[in-house]
Amino acid sequence: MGTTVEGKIKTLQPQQPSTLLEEMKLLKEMQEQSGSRKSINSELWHACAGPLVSLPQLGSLVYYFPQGHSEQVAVSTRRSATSQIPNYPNLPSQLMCQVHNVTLHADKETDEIYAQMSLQPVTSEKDVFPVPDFGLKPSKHPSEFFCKTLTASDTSTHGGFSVPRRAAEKLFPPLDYTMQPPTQELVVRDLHDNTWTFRHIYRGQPKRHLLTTGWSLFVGAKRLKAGDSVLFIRDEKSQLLVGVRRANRQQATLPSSVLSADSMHIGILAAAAHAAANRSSFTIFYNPRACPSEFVVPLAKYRKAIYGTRISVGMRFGMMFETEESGKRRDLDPLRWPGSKWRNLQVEWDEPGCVDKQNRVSPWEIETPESLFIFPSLTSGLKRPFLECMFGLEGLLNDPRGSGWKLVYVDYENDVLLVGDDPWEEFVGCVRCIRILSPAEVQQMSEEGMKLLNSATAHGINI
Amino acid sequence: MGTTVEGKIKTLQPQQPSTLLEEMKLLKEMQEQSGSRKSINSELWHACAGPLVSLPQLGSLVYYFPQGHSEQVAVSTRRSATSQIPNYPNLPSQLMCQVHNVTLHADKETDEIYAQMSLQPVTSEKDVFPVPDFGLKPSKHPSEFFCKTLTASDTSTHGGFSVPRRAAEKLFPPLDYTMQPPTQELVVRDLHDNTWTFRHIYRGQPKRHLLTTGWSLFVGAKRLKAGDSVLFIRDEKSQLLVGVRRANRQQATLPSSVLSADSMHIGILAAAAHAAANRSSFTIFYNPRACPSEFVVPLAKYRKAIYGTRISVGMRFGMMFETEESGKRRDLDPLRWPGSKWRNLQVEWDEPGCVDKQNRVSPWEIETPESLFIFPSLTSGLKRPFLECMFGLEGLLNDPRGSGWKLVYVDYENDVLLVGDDPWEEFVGCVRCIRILSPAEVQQMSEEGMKLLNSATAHGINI
DNA sequence: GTGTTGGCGGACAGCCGACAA
DNA sequence: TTGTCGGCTGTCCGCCAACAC
Repeated sequence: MGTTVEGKIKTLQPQQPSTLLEEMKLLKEMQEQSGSRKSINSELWHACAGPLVSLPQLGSLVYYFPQGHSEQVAVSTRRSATSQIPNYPNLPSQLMCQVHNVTLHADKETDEIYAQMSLQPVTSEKDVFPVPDFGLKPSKHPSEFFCKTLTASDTSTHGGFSVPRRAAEKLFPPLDYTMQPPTQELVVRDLHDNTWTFRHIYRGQPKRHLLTTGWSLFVGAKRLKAGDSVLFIRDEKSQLLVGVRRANRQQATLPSSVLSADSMHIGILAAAAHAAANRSSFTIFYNPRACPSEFVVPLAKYRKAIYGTRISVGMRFGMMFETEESGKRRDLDPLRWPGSKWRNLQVEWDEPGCVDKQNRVSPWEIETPESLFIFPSLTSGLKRPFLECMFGLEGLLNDPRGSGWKLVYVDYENDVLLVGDDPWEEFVGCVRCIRILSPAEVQQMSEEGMKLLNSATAHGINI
Repeated sequence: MGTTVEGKIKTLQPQQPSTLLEEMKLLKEMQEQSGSRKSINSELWHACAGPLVSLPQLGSLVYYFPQGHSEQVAVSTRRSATSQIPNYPNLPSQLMCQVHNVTLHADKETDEIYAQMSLQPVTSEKDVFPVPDFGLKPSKHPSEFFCKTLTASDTSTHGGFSVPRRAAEKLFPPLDYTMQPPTQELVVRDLHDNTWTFRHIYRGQPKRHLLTTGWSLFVGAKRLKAGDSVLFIRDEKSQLLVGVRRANRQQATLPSSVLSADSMHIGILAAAAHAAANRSSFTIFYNPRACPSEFVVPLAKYRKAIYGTRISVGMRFGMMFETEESGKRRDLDPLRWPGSKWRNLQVEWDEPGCVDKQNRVSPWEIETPESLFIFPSLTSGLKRPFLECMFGLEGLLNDPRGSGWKLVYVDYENDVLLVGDDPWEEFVGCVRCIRILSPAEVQQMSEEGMKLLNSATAHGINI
């Protein structure tokens, strides 16, 4: 207690007056600590975020979309922007920025992950101030990973947690099977660097891996319910870490009582407009799991979508998303944002179960076969490149059973995309699907895409 | 489930497409419900807020202080406004508004009370649109009321709640003392209209009133700790209601991950500036228990303070506050707000324990003897007028023991101000104190105040 | 008059293999 | 291979009066 900042503040109080400078130093220190005492483990953060989430590199260029930022606020406050929002004529629908700071966070109460970014508006790429990367690696997803959706038995007070066999064998330290029964103590850390101790035992008839003592404490503290997921990873130091993914139905944060939704929407626009006009940076929060769409888009990704893909009425495409996404109709306000590319594509979904999804998407959210074949780096966040899946997919597309396209799933355990029927029941809870064109169309568009690529490079567009 | 809005939305989903109009109607209905399903009981809300909190009347005129609003955000985000905030040259430090809407709320998780107000900027009093009051009474504090700070025993899992004798006799239905032991079932409702059932028993040696079965559920659900307070009231329909006041140490809401603090501060200023320029209304939240100072000040109160009180360097005054207030130094930014009356008085506290309190206050926050004698309506929110206390105080001020002034306490149980040493140990936890001038000064300033009042009315100021 | 403690009975948290999908 | 169940046991929740201040 004596060495904490709170302690210092407390002991300072009787010495009145302290200099303003001292007080400010302490306040700053306290503020930094209150956000997150220790820096968040990046691998665990990304494991919780899921393989489809990636963050822009420090120093890289992005487009910031105020509309998308506003959507994020609309989702968490459950209040869309009203007509009471002033116009900011000098704020474009997309603002080119350099990323000056990215910090990872997790909510103390819910473990919900989010990122804070500082964005510096720039007029052109020449405007970019070189930022040393301090040897920072691109955000990568952990290879030693498993994720399980909790059953009623896992969360009941009646017992412990049933560990899938392959998960226990891949991640946990090997048990001494000469013991009767084989038992060990697992010590794992969460996003807040809290330690949790679980008794890991291999018993029962038939034998299975279980977490018993300590498990119910964890379930209670994290308020886990059946349907939520837990995930374990081993990080670079091969330390065991544990994370949580809430079921989608659980709305993230309730409407805050701090600021009216209108003021929040206004705050977003005014902050961006002011930063753009003054060449100063502004700060945003990005909640990947609450946010309907990424609103800070890497420049490269944007250009590939806009210049590298020919989009025409009636064409079919694929899009990655998690199941049970709670997309709602949102205000696009074409008068406020003339010519905006944010959700400028009106789309129609094939599957009847998809009626609650967005019926408008942005060009960089969709996947056409040409973009997949030509630009495999789009999916570089995944352990095995998307391209590899596409090769496998080609054969399946000729499957005489199908109508010419197939569903593609994300296997969270191995962090790869899978084609066809879901091979493991256990992963149904966290599946994403993509619609693909017919084989003939694939062939045709691949050729067209290649032409577009040549055309783009000929025009000096640096993809 | 079938009659809830969620149910309607769910059953609507398969019927694709529904008209946009229908969807919007349902969304609006859902939004209204998500805020608060039933309207909050006003008496209970005010009981939780405490006797010093009052809200402006519907249709009345107020001054809105953007600085104060910003302070509220600074407290709940633990981030003060930085220099990255744009200037709004057309936004004055105080904005005259008509109150168009006041709704009471309580946080679903913490029961923290707050109010939402819609403010319509006006240029002068003649600009005011008459608002029917729908027979709304001014916010009054309940007369049948008691409040107890929870002990370690009250919150432990080892037992129940020990009810102070007078409280049980005044509020609870009378027990049948022929029973052995006398027992009854109490059914009470909280701010969210949830019902709680407590077994009320009179037993033990010596006999005392206890709440047993059902109590621990309540403590667990509300996450009460020793030091927090519970309060019971009987409303107009003599229904028993229960409320909660958290100990001050528990910070209200953690910094939200939705919006950066900077954007919030900007949002406040931009929303008010836009409303003022466009003659449109804007919406704010007011958290009386988190907020360091009221930032929506009734016009009458403001004028009494500014025109009715002569303030001079070195004068002494009183001020009401709750103990253990966690005031911190805040950014006043005289450059941004030239001539602002928000916290324009630099003050010094007598008691050494007060070092952490504000060292700047606004004129309408302080109580001088003249304001108390001349404008007793200032304290009309209290059951017995402040004036009555002042008469009692006069005698005590001559108490030869003292240094010429006395502490004045708020007795939460009887909702009155008390003078001198705290008469009941039990209320020490929720005491507020006032410093008063010496008897000679009281006499002198009272005469001066009378002159000021005459002068003010002579100048046509309508107090 | 009420906060805390020790005593005690019963509810349920939590460990186990059986069994079935 | 693993989700759920019935059986069993130990812990601690929660009701009680005694006692202290």
